[in-house]
Amino acid sequence: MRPKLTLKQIARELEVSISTVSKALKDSPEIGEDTKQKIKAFAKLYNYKPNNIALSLKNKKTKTIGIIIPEIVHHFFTTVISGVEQVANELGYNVIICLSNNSFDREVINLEMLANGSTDGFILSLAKETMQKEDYHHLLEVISQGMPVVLFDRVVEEIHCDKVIIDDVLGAKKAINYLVDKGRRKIGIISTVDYVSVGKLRTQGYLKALEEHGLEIEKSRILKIEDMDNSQSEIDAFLEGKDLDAIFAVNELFATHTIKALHRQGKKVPEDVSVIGFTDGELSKNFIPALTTVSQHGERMGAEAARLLIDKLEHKPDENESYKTVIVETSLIERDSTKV
Amino acid sequence: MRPKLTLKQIARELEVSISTVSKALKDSPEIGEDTKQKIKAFAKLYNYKPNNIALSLKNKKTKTIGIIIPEIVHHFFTTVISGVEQVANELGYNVIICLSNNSFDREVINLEMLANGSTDGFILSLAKETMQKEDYHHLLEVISQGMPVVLFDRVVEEIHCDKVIIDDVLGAKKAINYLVDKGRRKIGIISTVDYVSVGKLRTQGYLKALEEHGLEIEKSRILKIEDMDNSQSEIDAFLEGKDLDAIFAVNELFATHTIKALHRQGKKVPEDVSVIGFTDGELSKNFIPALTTVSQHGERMGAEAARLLIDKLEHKPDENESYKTVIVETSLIERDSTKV
DNA sequence: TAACGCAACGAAAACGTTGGAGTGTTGAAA
DNA sequence: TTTCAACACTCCAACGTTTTCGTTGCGTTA
Repeated sequence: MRPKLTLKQIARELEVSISTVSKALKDSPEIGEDTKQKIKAFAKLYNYKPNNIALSLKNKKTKTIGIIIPEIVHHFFTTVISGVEQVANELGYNVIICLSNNSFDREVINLEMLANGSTDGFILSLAKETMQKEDYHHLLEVISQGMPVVLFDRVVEEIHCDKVIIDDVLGAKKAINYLVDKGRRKIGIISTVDYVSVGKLRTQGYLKALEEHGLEIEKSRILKIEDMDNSQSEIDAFLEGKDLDAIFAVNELFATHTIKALHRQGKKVPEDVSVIGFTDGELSKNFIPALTTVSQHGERMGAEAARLLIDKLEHKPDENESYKTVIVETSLIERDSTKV
Repeated sequence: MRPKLTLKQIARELEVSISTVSKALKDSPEIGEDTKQKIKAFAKLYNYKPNNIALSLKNKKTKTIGIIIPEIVHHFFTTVISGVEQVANELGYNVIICLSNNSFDREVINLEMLANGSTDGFILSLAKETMQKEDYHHLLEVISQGMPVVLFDRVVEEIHCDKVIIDDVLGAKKAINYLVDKGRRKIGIISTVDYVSVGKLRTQGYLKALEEHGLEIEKSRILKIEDMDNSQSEIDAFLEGKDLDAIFAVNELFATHTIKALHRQGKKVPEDVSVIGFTDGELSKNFIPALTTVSQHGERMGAEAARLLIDKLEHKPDENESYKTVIVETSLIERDSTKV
């Protein structure tokens, strides 16, 4: 076992000072040509690589960005990560990923851990519990310390920082408009409780679109699911005996559960009822029928977030206290669950 | 913007030395009670947190483990990460995730980046390209520097380290045994080409199981898919006019494609043909019919890998050069696609 | 009263790196 | 001969911690 080579060891071996080695490797004109060559050759031979930790300490930069997400076993978040990773790597940054598991405490712990020098900035999507508690002191704290933060997907007005979101309202409207175009009129929605911002916004879009088409809004056509673990049975009960010709589900899982419930009740998709989901994952693509869905373009969101963050990191001197909110376009992907 | 508090600043503010502050915060008996209280109160008030980078440099430990995976937009890998994250967090470790995107070069770059002080050890699954090139010098290099490495899923004999794998052969045999138990005899397999080790091993299991049951092996019942992007049409063609009563697919996607193809040919699943997949993802759970599948227990694999790695990290003094290979049991999850 | 013990604290080195400020030796211009 | 620039280095401080080894001052003991 041969431990890592340091400047000091090279210096001792070649009988020069540490600074000489450092400068030689950086091609400084202060160092004579032959000494430079000798040092470089030695360094290459023994595969010298500077120690990142020491550099971080010195430069007060880690060239690492932290990303904290509620859960990783979730297609949307992985696509976001993928996007972040790509541009981060391109720009010479590393990515540390932590999971909050939707827990407020874990979010705080991870944030504090990473904030103590490990990363230069954050990209994060709030944990469900955090949004419920409406306690953002941990984020405000790191922001006040001068750490750039970019929020995505699950954002909140109280936190003053760059944000990357999709236009949930517009996305939902697109879905409803499409359904109306296809001649559907009795449109239901399967959403989440309102403190999950996306559920709230998509429901708003649903309501607005109906309004714009002059369709009446019936409360009985709106389901807000509380307990994610029991979504199937809640949907089953909700749909029982209801006369709808289209359903807009705010996520993939609700969409598939909806279709299963409809099947059980003897209805055909898309013939009797059209179903549209939100988020374009494996499930949507491969389900039978394949789901028409509003795609969030997670990868693009991640890329935007990374660009925003790194931009802040590299231009901090400006001290421009202006925060941007990038809205990534959604697009409707038409598949079998709405084909007439 | 209030920058991070350091020991030095506390010391200056309270007019004591840095060492006194450090010791007070660590509750050293060297420091007088009242001084201690004063310092602690101040530190708490201004929310002092030691700088991780400085600690890493001093202790030569980062309390961070790196994990490099071929792709993140893949359910199996995310479950592994989830498992790693859980035990790592429990044991006070952070996780850095990097993606190789199945590229040899990116794997090397990420590995070198993380090896220069950023992490204490690695958990990784080899990139496809790396396995094709059979070039493992980058890994051998970091191992020779004394960095513990744990390989999972896609492992290779040439690298001497801890490993976590599943018994693919046994997993496949379980699937076939189950089908035979259910009275199926004409069993086909949809696999990948042989250089993908899992495809090869699962095919071996299939063959062995048939043999053990005294069933003849017919080459016409074996499909090895080359082009992942065209798997659906290859499967369609393969199944055309074939008389099978069960099909074992080596992954989720092939399983769903198989079912779709069967539907198109007017066959019912599971009544006419049973279908079993491999890997338990969202797709398997939510497909109609829900897929019977061989679960790889990715989370458990991740947890095992993390435990193995951290064990090596914390007991390095022993210098026990023995490497373990943990085999995580597969289990058959029975769902609708095989129900008689 | 000198020696000693002890409590309470400070100085300094170390981790690996960088970069500005010195230092010594040459050779050439004044 | 003196002066000075250029060259080719080395020294040192700094980043934030921890920890070992002092160094005080004071009260006790012989």
